[in-house]
Amino acid sequence: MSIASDLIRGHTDTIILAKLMGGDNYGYEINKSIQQKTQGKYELKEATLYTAFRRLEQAGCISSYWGDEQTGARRRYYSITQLGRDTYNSLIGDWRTAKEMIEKLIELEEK
Amino acid sequence: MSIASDLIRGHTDTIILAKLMGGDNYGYEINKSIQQKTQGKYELKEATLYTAFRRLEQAGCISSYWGDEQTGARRRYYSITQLGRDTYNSLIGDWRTAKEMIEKLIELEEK
DNA sequence: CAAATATACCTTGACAGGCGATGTATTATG
DNA sequence: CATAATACATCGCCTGTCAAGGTATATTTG
Repeated sequence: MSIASDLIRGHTDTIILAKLMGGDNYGYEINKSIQQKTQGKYELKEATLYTAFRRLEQAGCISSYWGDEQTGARRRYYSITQLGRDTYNSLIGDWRTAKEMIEKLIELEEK
Repeated sequence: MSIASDLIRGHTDTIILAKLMGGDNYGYEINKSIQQKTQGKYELKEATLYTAFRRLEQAGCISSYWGDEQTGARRRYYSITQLGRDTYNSLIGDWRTAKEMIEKLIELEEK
């Protein structure tokens, strides 16, 4: 893998919520769009993705329903809830804080 | 805890290596300086810190020696190796890549 | 038309890193 | 002299990631 997934760890939920802020969507599509956006440098592994869906649904951040496709494989669509939106905003704040902190901590300091 | 530790996960090694790039140092001091730099918003827990030292030493990124304090508690000093320096540079690169990717993935996109 | 590929979902079990809890020993301080 | 600070260390739990495996349908291709 090109980039250590530990660096992304903890952002999975935020990534999913961000995607759902733009409208209902289903797992396979979400994953594909992530790969596209990062030019294949990163992808959520399926197991990770579906684990995250369970986690987020249990937490009340998203809800799900089956699509009524007439053709092709069935799709489970996810919808972000109000709690999900609030959580997203909060996670974005966390990211900004963490980013600054990390930057401060890993850059070389001139004495 | 103020910030989810998963956001920091994967940066522990980089933070330690960064600190040691500035010269030999010992665990307690390193931890204190992290707390100071982040105004207490973040601290490496001791267990995390010492686990990381073991990991980094095993990987050949750092080496250690006991200080010869005449007074006070004994200190185990850590020194960064050439491999450690290379690793640090590589990790910094990873961070920049990851940062961009995360930014791209968690921001709201306007359609 | 059979085989391969793409779409789409899901679960299990192993693994690794973070960390709470707990322990040791020494020195400084009120 | 008790408490806090300095300084190190380990054990076992928890959580998130993911390789591996599975299901089912639709489309493409040789």
